[in-house]
Amino acid sequence: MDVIRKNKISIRDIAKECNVSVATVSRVLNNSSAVKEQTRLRVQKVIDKYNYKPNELARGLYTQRTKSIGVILPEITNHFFAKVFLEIERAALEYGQTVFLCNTLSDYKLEDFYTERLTEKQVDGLLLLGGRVNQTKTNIQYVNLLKREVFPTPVVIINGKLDNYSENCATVSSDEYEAMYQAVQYLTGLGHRNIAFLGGKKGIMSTDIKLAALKAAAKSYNFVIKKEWIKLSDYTYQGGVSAMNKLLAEKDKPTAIIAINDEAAAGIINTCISKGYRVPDDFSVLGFDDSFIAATTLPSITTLSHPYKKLGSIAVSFINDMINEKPIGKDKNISLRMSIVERQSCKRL
Amino acid sequence: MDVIRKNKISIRDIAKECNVSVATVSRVLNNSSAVKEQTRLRVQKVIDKYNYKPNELARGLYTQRTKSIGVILPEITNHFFAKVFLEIERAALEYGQTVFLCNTLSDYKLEDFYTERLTEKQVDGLLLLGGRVNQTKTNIQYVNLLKREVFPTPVVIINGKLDNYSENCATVSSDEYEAMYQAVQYLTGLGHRNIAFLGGKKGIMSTDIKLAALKAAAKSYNFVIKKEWIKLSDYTYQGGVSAMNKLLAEKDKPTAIIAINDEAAAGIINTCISKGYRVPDDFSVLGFDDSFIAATTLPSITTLSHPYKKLGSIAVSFINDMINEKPIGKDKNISLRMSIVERQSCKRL
DNA sequence: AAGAGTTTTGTATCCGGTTACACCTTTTTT
DNA sequence: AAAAAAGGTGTAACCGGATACAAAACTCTT
Repeated sequence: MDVIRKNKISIRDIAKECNVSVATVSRVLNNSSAVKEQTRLRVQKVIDKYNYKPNELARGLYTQRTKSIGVILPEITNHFFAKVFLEIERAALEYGQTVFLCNTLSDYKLEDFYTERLTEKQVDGLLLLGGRVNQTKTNIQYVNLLKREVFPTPVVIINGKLDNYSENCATVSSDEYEAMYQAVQYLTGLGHRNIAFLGGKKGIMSTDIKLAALKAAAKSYNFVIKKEWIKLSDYTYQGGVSAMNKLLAEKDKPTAIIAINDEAAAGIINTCISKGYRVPDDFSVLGFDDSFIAATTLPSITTLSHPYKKLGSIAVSFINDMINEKPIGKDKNISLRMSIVERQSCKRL
Repeated sequence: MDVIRKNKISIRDIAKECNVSVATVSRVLNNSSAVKEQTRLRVQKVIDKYNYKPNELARGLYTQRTKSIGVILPEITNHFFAKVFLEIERAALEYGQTVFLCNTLSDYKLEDFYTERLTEKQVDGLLLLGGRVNQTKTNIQYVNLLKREVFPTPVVIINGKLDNYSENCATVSSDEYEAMYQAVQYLTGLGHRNIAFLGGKKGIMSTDIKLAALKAAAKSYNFVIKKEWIKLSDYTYQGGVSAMNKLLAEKDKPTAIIAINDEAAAGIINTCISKGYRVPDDFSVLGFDDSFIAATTLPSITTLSHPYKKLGSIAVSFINDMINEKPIGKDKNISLRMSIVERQSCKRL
């Protein structure tokens, strides 16, 4: 079967109509070197007449720059990822880059697949968030593009880290460890010393970090986290519900609850209310992430917010430094402070 | 400044190492025509050895297919758009397509800008949702790519429509008019005849359609919608709050409330509860969209769900029909039925 | 073993841009 | 006014694939 060529108008057509060479048209398009004003105008006129836009494929083929970057994340329906993505796109726009979005649904095969796909599409860089890079102990296979010694595609990881080959990629993270300290400081400041931790999942980075930080903070503030007050489940609303139900089954009860994230916190709050407890009167509940849901529960959730804007803009600027082979140096692993957003779910004891 | 070429390994390198022509390597890559098994294996071996992946830019330049499609929408942080996007991507994957995501933040300039950008990037098709196409009366400028008589980029609009140039694009929509009929039938079935409508904004398609449908349905079911029970605001949680506050200021009160969407419904419910009313005992509240929030409020929201999966898969299949120049015929404007999801926010009178 | 038919492979061109380098003008310098 | 410098433009090669067409290498007849 013959390929049907949709010969759109090309630079050669423009050149012919202007009686100039393609080089001149190209110069006008890119403002790359001096063109006599008179010629410039003549060419521009024809460009406008046909509303001619250069083919970015052809351009990219020669320049080795596509001005496209790829973002790989688990699920864009998750509000956290959506917020980060929005900031990434906003930042990319400033660098003239457009972004591919790939959802892996936490399927490792899809992670690998998309990594390859985007590389074939010659993206200038790759941003990874969540997924395998959030697994504390997994040896990451899909980042074998980082192993390539020659001209690897620049990779930046947001809120995750790589144990192997990390020298080939930069990371930008929210400092969840420190954030947990803030959380504990805030709650102890309100008089709480009996604190539970609900939700999350062992082996996932943000859970492991938060738990470790919580234990360390407890030691600093001189109280203990009872084992039976730690109920892991997952990162969902339902996870919050089930963890809270387990907690309520204990005879000893805390006065404050730290949830792995806002979705779980919402589940926790609603479970309390359904069972006749009041929030924050009977339990103070603290969330993480500052998701959309945090502002829409009753009571609304006091939470630790990610520095979304910075997360996106720094990641994109890192990518561009790497693209332009500027050394990022030792600052290539940045940790950003999270900040508390006070709402209604926590109360002085 | 000299351009630095990152000469990655190319098809010519592979060909040389195998002592065959580039044509043969290309044939192996694409399984396009018979290659002697022995040769095939030899070539494949070298391909694997270098983990060689063909450059999609070069391929696309010749084939005039990028296997990329673009999605333009207002804001991915909006759960409705995120859900649709996820389905689009899933469907695109089956066609071997990867997708660019562009957020316009409802800025018309950005809509135009991205439309142009994506066209320059030679996307095989464009999917539009929300934004200007959701404005009932605006004359759409940015779809002037549809005006091109020769080889226009295929465009499919999801939940929107175009007044001009619509013959050049297909549409896939949720039938919100019929959905409102379902809503009214459901509420009247529960004995409600005093129904309010809160949220939304005049001039936006889904508001205008729903209002018109509500009035028509009221007529069919023989009741009237009081003017003072229609409080427009917007599509947000806060919009629900403010509309509900206005409604509560009226001395005459309805028994059921239809919200423009679930976010507004959440605001409405929380406002009721904050003011000492009970939902669904004092007010039944019905939402639209089946957003994430609908399952996480207390009470959870009974709502009309979009056919997300179909919305995405049909849109993508339309795009591909257009790409392959298959005539879509008169079915190119499809309207899909929404379905009610019963939760806890509505109750028999 | 020559000729016909089939299978496999190679050559050269194309896709649509960018740019090094050469060449031709024009302006400036002396 | 000639030489040097600067300015403007064109030619041709290149980026890395796909494929039409030609040619070579087989296989099968008779």
